Amino acid sequence: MSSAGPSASCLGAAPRSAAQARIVIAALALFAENGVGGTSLQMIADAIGVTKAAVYHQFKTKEEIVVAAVEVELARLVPALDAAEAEAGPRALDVLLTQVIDLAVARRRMVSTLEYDPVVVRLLAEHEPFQQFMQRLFRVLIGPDVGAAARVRAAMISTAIGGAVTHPLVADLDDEALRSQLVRFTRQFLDITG
Amino acid sequence: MSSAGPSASCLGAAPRSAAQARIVIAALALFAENGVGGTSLQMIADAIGVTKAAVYHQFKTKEEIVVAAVEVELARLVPALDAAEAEAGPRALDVLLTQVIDLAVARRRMVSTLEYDPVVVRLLAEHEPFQQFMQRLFRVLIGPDVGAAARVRAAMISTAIGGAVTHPLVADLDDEALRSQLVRFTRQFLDITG
DNA sequence: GTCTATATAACGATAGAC
DNA sequence: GTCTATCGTTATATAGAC
Repeated sequence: MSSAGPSASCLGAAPRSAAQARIVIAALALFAENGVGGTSLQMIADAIGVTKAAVYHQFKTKEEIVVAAVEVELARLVPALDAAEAEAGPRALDVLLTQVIDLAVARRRMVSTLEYDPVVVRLLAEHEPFQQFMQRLFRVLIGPDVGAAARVRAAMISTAIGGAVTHPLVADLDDEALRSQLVRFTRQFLDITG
Repeated sequence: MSSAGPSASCLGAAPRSAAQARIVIAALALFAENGVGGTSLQMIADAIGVTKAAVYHQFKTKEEIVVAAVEVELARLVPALDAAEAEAGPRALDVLLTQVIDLAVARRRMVSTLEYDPVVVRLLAEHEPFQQFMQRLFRVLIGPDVGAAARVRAAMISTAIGGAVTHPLVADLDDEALRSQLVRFTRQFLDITG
């Protein structure tokens, strides 16, 4: 029956202990600034005011922290994806994109880590649950079409959103200004009349 | 008179010794795979079959290698930028974009390092010559407009190109297929009739 | 231009006390 | 859940011979 709930989100995103949550939050901020490879466990421990050993008590390895951090951020997309899949037809894409843009703008500093960091990219490609989640995402984005044009278009729009929110050119824009422009240009690019 | 030549490229891009060139080439490939923070001098030395000390003889610090690598890759854009600046009016943008796309496709594995690696991003923001070069680039891309819309659009199109060429969705496409789709969607997005 | 050898520091990770 | 202390490894960087 409701063993997986209505979303079947593919992501664990289990509610974690307070200590684990603090580590993940601190790690994400440091990953965004220094990259995953440039962030040490010492830096994470210092950021939350504990020792390395305390961090290792919560996560056995550094990779586990990276996985947890990516899970937490990707889980934010689950409601948007659920809503889009509930909405069949051309409206589904518009529902997904406006919510994805909202999230990307609100979390702009974390986006580049999730989308472009080589360590995370490798993780997304190797970790089964992440793969399935990304497939769900791109199925809504591309639709049934699997041609070169549809895939290039999907790659462009997903990286355009992710890249634009972190771009120095728009660093001074407030969230609402950035959001409205992104929605407008994204709809134009995808020929969505709204 | 011609002290800077016709391009005034802002970039040194000085022809380097063969030993330095080999280091930079190996470093770029490793940066693309592991990120700058995840690449050690030992890895670079191993890749070209010498010891760390030999690498340090060519570059005093790791940062110097990163600067040289970024310089070499950005210098590839100089001819395209020169050509675009020579071509006034709306044709300038089309000239720049088609050449930038050619380069991005040909160098796809290096693009994410240059555009998204946090170490490189910081370098681009702090290093004066890089700043000036990027300003030149975005002047052609944006034009005289400095409004929010123009800047969001420029950020989207530059990251859409850079992100699309490295995206897993299009990893199986050959250079020519990827190139032609990118040119088509980019023109459509920018309302260039060609 | 490359090597061996080394200094010094930081890395990921673990053991055991509290 | 956090600590001190430590292991083994790797990091950046240097000195000096060839």
